[in-house]
Amino acid sequence: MRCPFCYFPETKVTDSRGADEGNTIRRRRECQQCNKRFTTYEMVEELPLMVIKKDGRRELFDRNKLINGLLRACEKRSISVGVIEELAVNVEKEIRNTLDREVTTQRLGETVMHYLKEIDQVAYVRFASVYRQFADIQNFMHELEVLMKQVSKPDHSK
Amino acid sequence: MRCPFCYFPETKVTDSRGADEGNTIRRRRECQQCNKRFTTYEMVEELPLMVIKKDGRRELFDRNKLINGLLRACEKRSISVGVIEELAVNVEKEIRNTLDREVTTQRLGETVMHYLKEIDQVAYVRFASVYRQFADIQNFMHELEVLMKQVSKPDHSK
DNA sequence: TGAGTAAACACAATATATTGTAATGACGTT
DNA sequence: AACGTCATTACAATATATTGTGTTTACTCA
Repeated sequence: MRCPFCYFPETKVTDSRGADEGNTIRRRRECQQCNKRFTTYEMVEELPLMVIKKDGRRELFDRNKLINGLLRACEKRSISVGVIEELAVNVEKEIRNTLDREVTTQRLGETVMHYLKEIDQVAYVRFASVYRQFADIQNFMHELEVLMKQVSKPDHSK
Repeated sequence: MRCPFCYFPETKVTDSRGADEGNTIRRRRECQQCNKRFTTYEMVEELPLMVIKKDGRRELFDRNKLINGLLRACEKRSISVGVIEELAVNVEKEIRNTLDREVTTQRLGETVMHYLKEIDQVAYVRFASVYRQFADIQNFMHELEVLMKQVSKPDHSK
């Protein structure tokens, strides 16, 4: 590993610890030439994930964007940011586990809804109304009725 | 290092090579439980880089945002995602190499344009029209004329 | 301001990664 | 179709990283 200060190619590890619940390794290294120290992280390679929009345009999947969309859907719903972040992480994991490198906004939205339904029904309908773009009021009412039948389900917000 | 597939905490290195001119180390690892293999990269910790917008607001530099902007500029131009990512990586490297922890959107945009000009002229003009926000048609035409003089240059799109 | 968390530092015993060499497969280019 | 490049795989000898324990400092939050 090359020294980021003097660009000498050899550096030695002085310390090495798991981080981020074991998902990464943090190392301290020392340059053999200038003796300066620096920190490195080893982490799993992330393949770029493209999102295909309805009009065919592609863009890079962006976790923050997803979280922001969820925050909007969950506004005033007393769902903690932590729960929302966890939801986003779960969705991203599920999508990435398919090994496809592309996903349509539709499938992305449906995956989100699948999880969101279990957490907060109002947020679910808000999100659905944006992602599904209900063709008409009938569809929307139908969705609402399906929801009403689940009133007994517990609230998972932390 | 935890397995990204089964989340078992112990994995072993099966191979380890320098990459990116020695700036990173690429390792192949194998899970002790499910025996699946995956790739990891060890790289120097990145200091947060602030982008200063025209109105003075600061925000964290976001690589995905840059790539998405480039994807938009390169729409329908038959430039592969790989080339765009490489461009973004080069821009980020150049900016980070200055050792400043802040960069104006202007300088960021100009760095992008510098590279983009070499790759695709149409994309360059699209990007320029957004980033430079040409004050008037005269400026835009001037930029176009400069471009026209380079018609002889080869097309670098892969 | 005091508690809690995380990064940095040191040291020593043990386990594991690194490196060269070489062959194969995938991909993009000519 | 042939070529170059690069990721992947394998194997073996050697060098180096890892892990526990413990201390110090810095920063955030109550």
